[in-house]
Amino acid sequence: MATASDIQQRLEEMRAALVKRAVVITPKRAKVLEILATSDDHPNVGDLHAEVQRWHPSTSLATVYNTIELLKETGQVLELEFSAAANRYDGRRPDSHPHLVCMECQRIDDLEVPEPEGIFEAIGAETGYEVVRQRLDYYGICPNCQKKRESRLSG
Amino acid sequence: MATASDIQQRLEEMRAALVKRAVVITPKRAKVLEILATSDDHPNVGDLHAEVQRWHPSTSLATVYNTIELLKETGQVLELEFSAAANRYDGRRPDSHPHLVCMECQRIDDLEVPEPEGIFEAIGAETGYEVVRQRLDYYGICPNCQKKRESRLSG
DNA sequence: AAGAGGTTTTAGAATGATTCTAATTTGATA
DNA sequence: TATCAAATTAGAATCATTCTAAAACCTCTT
Repeated sequence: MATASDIQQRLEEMRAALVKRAVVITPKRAKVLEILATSDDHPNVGDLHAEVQRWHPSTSLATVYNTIELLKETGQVLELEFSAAANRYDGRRPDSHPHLVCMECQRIDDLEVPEPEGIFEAIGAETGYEVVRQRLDYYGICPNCQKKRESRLSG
Repeated sequence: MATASDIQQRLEEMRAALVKRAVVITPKRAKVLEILATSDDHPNVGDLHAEVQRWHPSTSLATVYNTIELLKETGQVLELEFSAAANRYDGRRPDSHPHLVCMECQRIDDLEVPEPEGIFEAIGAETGYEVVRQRLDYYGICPNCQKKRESRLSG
């Protein structure tokens, strides 16, 4: 579990990356960073926008997209792409790591699975590709949705 | 490498699945199946449409989407989702398996990596999820694009 | 206090893959 | 040949994302 100081540190990294990138950390951008650093539910752009608007009601979608773009460019957020739904974002762990995706409620959880050592190099040696990142997702039904199913069947 | 009889067999499986699903295998649908069974480059819908049109010029995009939907429902094609580009399809190996994706030219290659035995169950036991499939992609630069880069640098 | 010049933000338009819709065509069967 | 369901079509609708051009906002400088 992420402690308050973990989050603080993450937030600092993000801010530092944007400062280095020579862009202004405006209040709206700061709020996007804060939400990303604190959320563990992998929000999409709509979620972020709604939350930022609670503090800065005039915020447009474009600003959220723009901030995410900056974070992507600086490697400070992990984008989980979906074609049938909005992309989701992980600001707490911007390195590529496995996820569990619930096919019913779209919940996404981080998954702790150690990466085989030197796998990128091994694949590179075998295939000639220069591998730079991976994506690993397991799709299934989360515990909550399993319960709902059961009660639907028995009820 | 897939032999002629591998392909023939794959095609038979697809046709059988559609027959079981009680839909008519029209010439246009048959052509979509054939292309999917023979291509190893993971075509997108536009590619499939263009190729089918070479044989049946009146074919609409809707028919290609419709045929793919049927194949998806019967587990006869693997859909590789992308949010920034069209989805890609693997009809030769409809089970979920790892891919190499070139970030420059969008080439996609199959990758032979043995699945750790019982991984779905292990993850299920640890997380409570009921895991039904996975997606594993390695992103990088393919050998061709690496060469192009080098010649651009030296040229 | 005012103006200049750059960055940020905005609303709305444009894009592009995919899905939907309603009308037409096709093909098998009686 | 008439009937009827399934397949197909063109084009509209959808929806996340990107683009655009104008407006707002800062920070300096004078």
